[in-house]
Amino acid sequence: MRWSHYYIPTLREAPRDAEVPSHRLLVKAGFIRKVASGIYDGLPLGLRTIRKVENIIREEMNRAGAVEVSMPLTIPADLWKETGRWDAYGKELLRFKDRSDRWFCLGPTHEEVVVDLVRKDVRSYRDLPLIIYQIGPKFRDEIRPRFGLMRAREFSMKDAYSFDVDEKGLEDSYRRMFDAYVRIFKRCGLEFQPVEAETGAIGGHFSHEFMVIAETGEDLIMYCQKCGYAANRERAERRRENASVHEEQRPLEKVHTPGKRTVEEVSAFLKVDKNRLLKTLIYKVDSGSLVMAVTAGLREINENKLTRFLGAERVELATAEEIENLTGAPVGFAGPVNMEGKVRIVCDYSVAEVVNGVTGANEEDHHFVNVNPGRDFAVKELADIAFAVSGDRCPRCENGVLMEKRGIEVGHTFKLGTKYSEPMECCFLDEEGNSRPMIMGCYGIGVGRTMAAAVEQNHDKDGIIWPVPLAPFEAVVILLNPTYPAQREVAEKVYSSLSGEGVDVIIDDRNERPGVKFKDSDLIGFPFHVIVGRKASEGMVEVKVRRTGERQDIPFQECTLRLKSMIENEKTVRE
RNA sequence: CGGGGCGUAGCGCAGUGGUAGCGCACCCGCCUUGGGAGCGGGUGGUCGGCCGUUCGAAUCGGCUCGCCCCGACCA
Repeated sequence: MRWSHYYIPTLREAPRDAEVPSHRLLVKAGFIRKVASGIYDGLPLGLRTIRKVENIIREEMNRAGAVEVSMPLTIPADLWKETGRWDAYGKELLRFKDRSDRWFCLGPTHEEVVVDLVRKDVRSYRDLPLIIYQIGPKFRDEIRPRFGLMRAREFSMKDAYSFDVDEKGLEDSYRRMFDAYVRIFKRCGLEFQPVEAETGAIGGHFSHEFMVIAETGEDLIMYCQKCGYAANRERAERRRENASVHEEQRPLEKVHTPGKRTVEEVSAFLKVDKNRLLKTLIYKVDSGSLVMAVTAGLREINENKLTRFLGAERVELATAEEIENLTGAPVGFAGPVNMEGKVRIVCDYSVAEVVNGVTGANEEDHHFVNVNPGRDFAVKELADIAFAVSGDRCPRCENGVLMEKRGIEVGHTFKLGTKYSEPMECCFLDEEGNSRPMIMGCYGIGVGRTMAAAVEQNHDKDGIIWPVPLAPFEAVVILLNPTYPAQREVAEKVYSSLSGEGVDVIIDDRNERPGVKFKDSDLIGFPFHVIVGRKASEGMVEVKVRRTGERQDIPFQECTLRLKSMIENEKTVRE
């Protein structure tokens, strides 16, 4: 490719609305342009990188035995009504009518469509297992699109769906997809980590997220260095601490705490450590009965964990009125003492560590001090219902300690079971001739988000540093001064030799000053730069490695061989 | 949806009531060619939109649209 004939509109200054590095750099370097909030044009460089991500995904999906199809972005409402998601999905689903007044939506995900496809044509256990995938646009009318491609409304996604005869088959398909994901992100040259995750609204009972590790990630990952356990903070479990506080229990006492409601206020007022407080939250379970959830002052209740522990569908904080009815005191003065028999009380592990603690007295402007769990209230249900934090004990190994880091979710794998196949009657006949719903899994990868994540993870003050497998061009030949025949000749030779050997190369043949060319190539982040300058007359060119800044003068004839081996080396997947 | 901020030339910005400006980019010429050069000359804006106040509005008031950030929310 010749730069002078190409379309790479780089900007000297990035638009003010771009804040995170990936957004700023992708716009500045001429990869994307915004059309509307969360909706982008892909410019030639951006498209090339997107295609590289897609091709890696495609190759690995095919290798794993998945088959590619294409499904429509526009989906008739009828299909979504079959699973109930037409009403359940919320405003993220963009709904509209066609000219004859029929309802449609833009697909945010394609379970309904793929199930409809499969149920029409697949009848026998002999046709299973089957894994179908596509790579294409999705639309989600996000509440708040942000960070450029990281959370866009229209975006490209690879979504795969597996169909099996039983759980065991699903295990196998899931494993195949999981392994394919590991290969995909390795091949992309990204530092990533699969973590255990919540299943969320798509349903199912088991899930992994693939996180690209980056400071700017929206997700928090808890992990154990010792055994490798890793989970989204939403999901991360922890092990109960060994009791360590040895302090004599003092007699229970009620004290006046006028207007002191929060952990902050009470601990400051009574001059006690925040973790001595027993924070008490009242939840409504499945819109019915109330539950009291107690945790140490500095802990936060994890509603996912609470929900799972209770075996409930959902929990929500009780209203002020409900709290007052239950405890007889306004919000801020609830506590587990004297509540036995009146409400179900669930204590977090951290409660067991508290000695001579403080709780609300279920009476306006009063707290109890010297509260001792077990003595002053029964601890019947002690569970892990709080968020794990750095320093907590690993749930999977004896002496491991949890640490945290940030990540960007680029892939997600789910086991769905029969959540969609049953209501949509996607069934097969088994060996005995019985009709059974297929067991499904679904597996997504955000293509644009993977590109953005790669930038988040690979940039410096000068611009992007593409991992070789994702670079729009693997190398750039920078012809410093096109008016010098010697330079031009060497540059052209190097360029055609590289393209002849299958290297993705672009030649910067613009009539620009050297400074502009250097800045642009650094900004765009081509992994290897071949600089053809003043030593061209002696047959020498300079090879620069973008990531390290390392430069070396070599005879131009050696250039192709040298670059090819460096590129191959970078593209090799290290197991 | 709650809170905050911003809409003036392609990008970044200045301009608090009196005829719309700067830097970069862009076009022409000269000059220059190893890190976004220099000089000279140019093109380009219904100041997001509508309504109002005023002799006069980018500027004041109301409404509206768009965009960004924080939160809530989210396969």
